[in-house]
Amino acid sequence: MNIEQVLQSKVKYKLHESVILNLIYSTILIENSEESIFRKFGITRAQYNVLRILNGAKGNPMNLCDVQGRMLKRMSNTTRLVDKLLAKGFVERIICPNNRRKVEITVTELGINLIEDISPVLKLKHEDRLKRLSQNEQQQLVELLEKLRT
Amino acid sequence: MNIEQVLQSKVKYKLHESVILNLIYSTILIENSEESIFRKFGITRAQYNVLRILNGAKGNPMNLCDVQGRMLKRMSNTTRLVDKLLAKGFVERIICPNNRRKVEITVTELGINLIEDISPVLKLKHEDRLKRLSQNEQQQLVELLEKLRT
DNA sequence: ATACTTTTGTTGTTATAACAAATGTAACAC
DNA sequence: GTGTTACATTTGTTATAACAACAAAAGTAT
Repeated sequence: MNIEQVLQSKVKYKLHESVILNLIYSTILIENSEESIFRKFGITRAQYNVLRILNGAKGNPMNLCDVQGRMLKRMSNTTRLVDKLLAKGFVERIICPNNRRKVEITVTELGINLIEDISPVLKLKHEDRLKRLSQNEQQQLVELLEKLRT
Repeated sequence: MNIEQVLQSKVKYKLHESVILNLIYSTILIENSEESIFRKFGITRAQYNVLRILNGAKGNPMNLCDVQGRMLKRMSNTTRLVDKLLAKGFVERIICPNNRRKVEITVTELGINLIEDISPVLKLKHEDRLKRLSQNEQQQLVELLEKLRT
């Protein structure tokens, strides 16, 4: 389905418009399909991303601004995101001893387990969608997107 | 910048992961740059999209589910989105005379003006980003995204 | 020491989104 | 006609996001 069909548009979009709409719409599709997985595991996309970042630190504590710097979508209130994860027992948070402005956030055993449960499910879902493109096409797509951002 | 650099990841992502992350991140960049425009004009992305759809109907009234069907991102409460537009005078809403379950929503003169003010600004912003890709590359990108959705 | 600036994170407020249930209406079966 | 079902939209509630103001600690200069 081209984007005009998706949006039931009677007029054909100009190329630049089409690129933007295709990009946004495709992302929404992917995010929607991820959403159902996150929900099944009782967290939100934003929470998952924080958890994934902390997990990437291999159990080493991170402070808030480190986490923020690695988030796909920068959030204005990461504090409360961490609050939620804390309440569910997925992370720990202590005040950094040598710099008391900072906090040290660490993923817990429970959090690691969650990530390890979700990741393969997400992976499957992604692979299922991406099997429509050859390896070569996937590589091309990545390169075009990188170029778009440059 | 490749996506590993963007997310300060020490490990290289697998191709399928990279595609997904590139897609989401590129879209976030575009949405962020649009956001500042929408804000300048005092509406949100969601409100703009509704308005754009109504404008596409060339002044003909649409009912709520028609509008929902054409939205990039389906929203659970389009009613309140229309409420906001109504309050700002950008649309009118009456109960459909021949089927009183439905409403007829129409863009006003004021709403049309707003769209006509915003569109060229958005277009410029998009073109500015897309000039990094040749026409051919843009076409390729669209085709890859379409294939991804099939 | 003291005052000024920057960094880091929290909190209050308001707006918006998501979800579920409710309302009002039409269409249909009998 | 009456009851049932499906449809279109609204409303209540709760959760989350955005924004701005704030506070504490650290760094820096005087």
